Amino acid sequence: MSAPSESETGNGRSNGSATKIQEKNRARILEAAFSEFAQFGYRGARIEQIAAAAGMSKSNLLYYFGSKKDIYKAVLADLLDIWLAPLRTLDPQGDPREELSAYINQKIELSARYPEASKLFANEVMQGAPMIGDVLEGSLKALVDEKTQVIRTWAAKGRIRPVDPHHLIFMIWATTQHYADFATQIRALTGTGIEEADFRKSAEETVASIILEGVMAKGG
Amino acid sequence: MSAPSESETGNGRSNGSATKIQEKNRARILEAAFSEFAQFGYRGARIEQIAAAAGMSKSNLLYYFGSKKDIYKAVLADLLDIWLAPLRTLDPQGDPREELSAYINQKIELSARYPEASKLFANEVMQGAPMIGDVLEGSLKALVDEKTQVIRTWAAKGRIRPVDPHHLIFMIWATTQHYADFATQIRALTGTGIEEADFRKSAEETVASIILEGVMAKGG
Amino acid sequence: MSAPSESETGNGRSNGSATKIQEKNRARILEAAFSEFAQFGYRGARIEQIAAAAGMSKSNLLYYFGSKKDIYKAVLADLLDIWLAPLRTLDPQGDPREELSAYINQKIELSARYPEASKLFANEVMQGAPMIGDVLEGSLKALVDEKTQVIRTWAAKGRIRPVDPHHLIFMIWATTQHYADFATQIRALTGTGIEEADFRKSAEETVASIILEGVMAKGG
Amino acid sequence: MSAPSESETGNGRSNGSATKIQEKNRARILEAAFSEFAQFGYRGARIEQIAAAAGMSKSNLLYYFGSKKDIYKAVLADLLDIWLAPLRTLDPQGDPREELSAYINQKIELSARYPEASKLFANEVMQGAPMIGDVLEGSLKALVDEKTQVIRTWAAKGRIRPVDPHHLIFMIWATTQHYADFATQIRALTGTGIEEADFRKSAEETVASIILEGVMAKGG
DNA sequence: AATGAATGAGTCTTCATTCAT
DNA sequence: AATGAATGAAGACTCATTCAT
Repeated sequence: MSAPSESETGNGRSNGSATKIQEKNRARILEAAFSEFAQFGYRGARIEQIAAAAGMSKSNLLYYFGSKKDIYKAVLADLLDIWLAPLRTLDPQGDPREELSAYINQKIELSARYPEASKLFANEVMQGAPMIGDVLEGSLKALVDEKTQVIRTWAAKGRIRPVDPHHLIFMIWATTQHYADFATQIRALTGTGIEEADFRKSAEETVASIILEGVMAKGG
Repeated sequence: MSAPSESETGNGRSNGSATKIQEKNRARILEAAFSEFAQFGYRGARIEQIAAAAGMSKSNLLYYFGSKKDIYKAVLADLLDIWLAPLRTLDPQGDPREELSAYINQKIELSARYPEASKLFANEVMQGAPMIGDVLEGSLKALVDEKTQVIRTWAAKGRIRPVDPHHLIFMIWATTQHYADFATQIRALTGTGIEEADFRKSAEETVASIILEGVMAKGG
Repeated sequence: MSAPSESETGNGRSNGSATKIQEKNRARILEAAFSEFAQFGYRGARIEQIAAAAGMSKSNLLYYFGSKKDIYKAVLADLLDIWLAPLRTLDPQGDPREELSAYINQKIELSARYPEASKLFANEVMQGAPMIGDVLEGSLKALVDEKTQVIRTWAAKGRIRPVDPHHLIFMIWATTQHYADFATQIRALTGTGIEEADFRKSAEETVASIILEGVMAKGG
Repeated sequence: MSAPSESETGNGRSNGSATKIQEKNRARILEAAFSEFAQFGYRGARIEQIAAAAGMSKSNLLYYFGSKKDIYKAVLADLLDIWLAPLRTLDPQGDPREELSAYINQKIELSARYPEASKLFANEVMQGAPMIGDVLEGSLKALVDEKTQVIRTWAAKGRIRPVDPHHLIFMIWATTQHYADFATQIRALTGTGIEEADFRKSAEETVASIILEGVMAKGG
């Protein structure tokens, strides 16, 4: 995970001017925490393992983030930045086929590059989104409201079939994230995974093709 | 969850002739365990909470299932029975449009009726399927291999477009299960959920329509 | 400390009908906790030491009282029962000299019998009464308001000199509790302590004599 | 607390010629430590909080005082200087009534000005005087022995009633220190405290009046 | 069949102290 | 003279599991 997060440190000395070593350590912690929380969820995650993965002592980790919850919050903040970016790029002025196709591909790339982020997000939501519930109901809803309107407009202009935009978005989310969240199952069934270029390419093609064909106006 | 499971109890008292009260308690435990494991995953689940939800003491629960892992195994066994059933019904002789449509609907119904089962499955797989990895690689793979062949045959006959059958199956799984696994997010964005009939109907229609349109041969 | 306390157990099974073993263990814990909290205050007290003094494992102690704070609360509840009893007996109808004399003696006896209770109370109040602040402002204030009125009535009738009743009460409290709270200093200076009968007798006589002479009307 | 203390620093840098800034910092630390130790006792006190109250980093505080115990020792040394001064002024040649009255007033003033000192002393003694036990048994005992003799002489001359001098001293200590140590309780019961002039005046008058009346020979 | 009692291995967190700069 | 970084020991609390009844 690379996106820096500027949340509080837990020790009272965060005065905005973080040292290089601080930045480095915080980044290493967040990266390690991502994997751990993604795999085991909040309760199941172990601070000690995060510290080990970050190459430091548990005490030192807690010197940077005062508590398990603090780490989790910081990780989620980073996550949302990454996770919601692609949807923002959906352009009302663009060609529906190209826009949707690009969006699908971006999401699959994201799943390939940040599989832990995907799992972490899934985990948090599956537990009822105790930490990011307000984000879902707030800024995410606003964003989705906006984009469903874009889709409705496309349909009104006859550029796509009139499908329920929410379900379309859910379908894209579900399908693309599936490659990260269910990677174990996919590997068991196909012997490969989204992190391998060939498979990613076939996934992108198939998914885009089905959804686009399914959504395009027959006459289009 | 009601399907009884005949896995081992852990204590030596299961002599085959289970009392009615025994059966009832085992069922209540499994039902409670389903929710708990589904929401929190294996590590995060708490025996005490399962016992409380099942209306009995922690000690008594452990009288029925000797350990946390035993409960988890029993729950997973039940889960797989339920979870894999619909795919088995996919009939090579049937009409692709009807078969796929029926399969999608069954999966959505399943998500609506057993949302915890869906989450539990997701959780287990996301953690690397430590418990059911062999099932995935064994009987599930066999089943999927068989059904991908069915789809390929349909394509070979020109009854559907030649899409990669694995990706098609993943898309159906992902999309339908999404309504259970991400219910919190869906409710935050739409104000409703798959357990409500209207929403379920619109989900089924939209999903089936997009996938079927996306998969059907243009000339078909 | 012997007074039983009926506060909650911390484990959720407290159904009112406590077993003998439960009662016994709870009593032993409270007794041990009294000493520990009295000597070291809340922060300084160590659960492990309480458990050791009570002759059980830390885990078992926490089976009875869910947290350090719970123990502390239970101990304080017991304490207040014991501590405030004597003042209640101050009888408006009685002879001031006898009433005050009896009250002083009771308080000195209390300090002799429950020196830890005295220290514990002192400790809590010295820290700002974070736990019993409301009791002080509530029931204790009500009780003291009542008794200051008694003293004022005595003065109005000319049975004692018109002294400020609050200060009189504080003087009695301070002086009598001093024998428990400052026992170490007293022993360093006199070689003995309030728990020894001779010393206790001389303390009672001297204190009572000075206060009574100091308070009685000259003509009386 | 302002009295400077010349106890050892713990680090080897104290070469006798302390900078102004050094002196100032040491004073600020001691002042902050006084409050902290007074409120929470030795174990309960937190170095970090002392540092914060003194407006410096924890590390810097430990640069001045090598360890928690060192700070505590320095604070106690200061304390004893302040705390035992008034008793030394008790003049055998003076008039008992005036001498005792002056002593009582001095002690009450002390409680008003240095409430933390009073609490700190109480705390240390209540824990068994682990740090100042030798002082109590040494110089304090010598001082008290001397002053009890003064009181006995007064009694022998018929200038006061023959009361046990130890108990008289304890009574004065207890009563006057009570206004500092139990300030929270006093405020809960009266709405005011010894730091307010009116209340202090009434305390001084009442306490002095009761003790003097109680101690003076009837004929005197 | 059921439960209260007890435990030990974790798990998070605090805190005095040391180190390097 | 001062501070940020780091640590290890200790402390509170959790939790699956065992024991006795």
